[in-house]
Amino acid sequence: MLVLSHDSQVPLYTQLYSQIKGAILSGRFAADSRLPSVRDLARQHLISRNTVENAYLELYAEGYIYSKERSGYFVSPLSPDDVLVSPPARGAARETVQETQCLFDFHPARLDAEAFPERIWRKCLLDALHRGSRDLNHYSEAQGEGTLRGEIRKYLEQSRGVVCDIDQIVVCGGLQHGLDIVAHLLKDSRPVVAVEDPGYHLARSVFANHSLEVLPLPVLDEGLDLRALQDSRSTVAYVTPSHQFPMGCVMPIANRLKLLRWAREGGNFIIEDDYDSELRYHGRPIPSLQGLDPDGNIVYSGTFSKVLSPALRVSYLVLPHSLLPAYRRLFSDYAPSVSVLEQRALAQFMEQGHWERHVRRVRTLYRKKHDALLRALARHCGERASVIGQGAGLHVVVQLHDTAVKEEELVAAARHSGIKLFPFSTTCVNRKPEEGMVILGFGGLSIDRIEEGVALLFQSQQKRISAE
Amino acid sequence: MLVLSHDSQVPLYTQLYSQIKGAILSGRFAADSRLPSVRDLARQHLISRNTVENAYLELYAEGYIYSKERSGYFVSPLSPDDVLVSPPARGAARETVQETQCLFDFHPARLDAEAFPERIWRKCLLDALHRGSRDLNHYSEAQGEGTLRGEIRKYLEQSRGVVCDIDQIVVCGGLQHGLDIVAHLLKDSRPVVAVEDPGYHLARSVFANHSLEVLPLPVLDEGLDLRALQDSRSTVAYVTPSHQFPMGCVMPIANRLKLLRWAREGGNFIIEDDYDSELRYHGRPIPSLQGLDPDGNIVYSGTFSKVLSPALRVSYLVLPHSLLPAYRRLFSDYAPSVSVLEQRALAQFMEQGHWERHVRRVRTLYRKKHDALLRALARHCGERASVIGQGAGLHVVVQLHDTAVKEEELVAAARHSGIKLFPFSTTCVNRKPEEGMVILGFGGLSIDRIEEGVALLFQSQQKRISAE
DNA sequence: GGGTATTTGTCCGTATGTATG
DNA sequence: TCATACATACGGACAAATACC
Repeated sequence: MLVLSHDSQVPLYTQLYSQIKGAILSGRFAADSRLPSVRDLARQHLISRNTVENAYLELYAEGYIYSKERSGYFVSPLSPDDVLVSPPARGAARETVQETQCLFDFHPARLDAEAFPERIWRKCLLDALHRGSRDLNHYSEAQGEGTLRGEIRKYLEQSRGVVCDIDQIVVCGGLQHGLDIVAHLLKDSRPVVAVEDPGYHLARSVFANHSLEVLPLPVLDEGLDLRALQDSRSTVAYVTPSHQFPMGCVMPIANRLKLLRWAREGGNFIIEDDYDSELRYHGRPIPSLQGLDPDGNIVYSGTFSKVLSPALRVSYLVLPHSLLPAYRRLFSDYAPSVSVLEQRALAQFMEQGHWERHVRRVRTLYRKKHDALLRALARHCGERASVIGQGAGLHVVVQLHDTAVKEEELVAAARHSGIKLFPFSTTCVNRKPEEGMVILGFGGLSIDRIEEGVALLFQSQQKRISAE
Repeated sequence: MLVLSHDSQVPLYTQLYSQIKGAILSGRFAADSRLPSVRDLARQHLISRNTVENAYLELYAEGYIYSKERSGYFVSPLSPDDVLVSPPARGAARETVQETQCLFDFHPARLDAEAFPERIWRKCLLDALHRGSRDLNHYSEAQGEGTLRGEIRKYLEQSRGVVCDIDQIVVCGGLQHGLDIVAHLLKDSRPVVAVEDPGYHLARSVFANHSLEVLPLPVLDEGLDLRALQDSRSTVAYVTPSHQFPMGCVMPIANRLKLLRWAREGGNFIIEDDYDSELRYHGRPIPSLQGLDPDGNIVYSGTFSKVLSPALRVSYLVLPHSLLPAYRRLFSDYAPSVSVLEQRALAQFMEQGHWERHVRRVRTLYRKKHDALLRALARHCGERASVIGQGAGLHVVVQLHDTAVKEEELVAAARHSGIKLFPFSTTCVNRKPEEGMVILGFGGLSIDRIEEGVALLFQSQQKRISAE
């Protein structure tokens, strides 16, 4: 019945335990039936009684058996229907993922591999670890470390014209996490969320995941179509006014004021996603919408992902005062979701001026790439396409004049030559995807690779076209 | 009676030895009276039997005690004249640190300030930073770094009996974030979520925040009342089977199987919150519910917050296969919310065996505190209260026999003496809060502080009572 | 039916190996 | 290397329950 191996690594009493457990679960030991007495089992297997007893005690602790003093151990009644048939032993993990290697990745969210300020970050991390390791034992401030929020507030005020105090700032683990929170705050009013079309697909997902009604509205040359917004039933507008994704336009001040008025008069909310405002390559950065109406119903969202590293998972919200009560009610006893260590490192990084310096450095770096991309585009398809949305961010949109090109084929062909394209249609909902729209992200490629990649892309496309 | 200091330089067995010797010499232990058995003393102080035995052997060697084989140790009869009157000099004087702000925080979520393995963690962090800084530029795997998930899988399989592959594991930023995800996955079915009452209030908040219908069900001696569950309309059950919060009971196997059956037959879901399974102070850790039915509808949730540091914000879910499609649909293009750097550091921490070692170390540490708390309780209110849910975790529940005590007053009075109590009623919903229930968390206090705090707490309470 | 021998859970002390620092 | 502590194994002593005469 029971088989014990004395040579096994697993202790005798554990072997006994698991075999008896198995017998009980599989029903071979009926409910309330007596188990062999401690002595019997010990004799039978030529082991100590205490060894058996240890096994029994373990089973007892987990409720498999019960004991009647001086009478015996008995199987706990497990209703037979409860008992599972097969206690399966699944094998080890499936080995996964062989990514086809792609040489030119034009995904708009790729960043420069060298740009991360490794040395300085290490120093900040170590300082944070050293200074604060005594403090790592309690759960910290729910909205994020005070020092970090202070630094964020200073930065936002100076560089983005955002007006707020630190109580309005919530540190969170990425844009999507921030939008999750916002969706929660707003959902009670059963909002209708107007989103840009084309627009940031991941933001749409968040709202949709929260079962909010999402209403895609067209994007004009000047950003979200405000006429359409006013005519709609929307109560919330998610916008990227400083640098529309993906089209790259800036919402002019007239539209901004109109948008603010829409919010104010209708009691509506604006979610301002300022995802890459640091990256403007000429002129001053566009001041934020929030700064125009600091007391309005505006949720401002920013991130460290683009400039510092997406691997850090730190972003932040600035909530309007009107949402603070709801925030406190819902989230006051949520723990923060960003590592305190990294929050402190980041606070120090900013406090010591590394952030400002790094922003400048990165801006120069990407401007060069941006320029290289434009040069390459001019050279390799200057006639056949026009560029939309240059001058900021980490990508541009290329509008091919030959509108007969199917996106799927384009992407597939590019893939074939080792080029990864992010399909424009991903950003669209209702708007029927214009044929010949191509998003080219340049953050992750070196200047040389940008040149090569563009050449390859339009060379192959040329071939494809001329083959027809 | 006997007091052991675990922080002391002097070995445990030596402390035992000298205290027993003192008791014998001073006549507090009568001649020929039996000493506590090796097992009893070991259990009582939660130390190994061998440690006690070493002390006894020393006493035996010096003739203070004799042993009757298989019967016990007994005090040697010493002629009274031989006994010295003055006990020997006490060791180094206790430093009487007069802390101005003497706050005793008995919150159950506090952890030891010194427990964080700073040096090793720094090394892992730096390695991760160094090796991976080239990789920090793109957004990483949505469910978490593969290496980390691999290590988690291995650990769960070995230590918790959880059966899964790494595709089922989702790394997230804390229990609440994990439950957020689960709530999303389940919400389409408009679930009714049964929760334990009393139970973990923060979990309830998450479900409520997602507008799920929350149904508090009573907790019996063996955990969630399954009869009530079956009679309810619930379609999801959130449970803490390995160590119910806050009552500390373990769900016996019969109930586990019944619960599994409830899920299987009704197509219902179980959320198994295994928040502190690492911290069991005697016997083996209770195997997980998930391992009993790996193909069932069980979401398993675990965390690194308790054992490593809550400041890290890393936890994980194991999703059942049935939820994977929904997860992919909703979250496949969410970025992960935990810093890639820390994920990698953690993966290395586990890979190199630091995690296992650290778990052991921490378990010992908290066991000592747990033991100290029980001793202090026995000394200061042994008659007036009984302890519930000891033997695991970071808190116990004290049931005061004087049930006329109002919780508010108790908490206020404690607060007045510099003691922070976490109100039991916080964990309750419908269940009318039993008067006289007190949750005492011992994680964040040193052994000395535990002793002082308990003394202070019950001293002040005594005064309060006698004043009436 | 009442005494008795046996069985049984439960307690006891003990020996050895091993992990840790 | 060595001290310390724990895990895993061991067999004996005892009293209550049980079976048997």
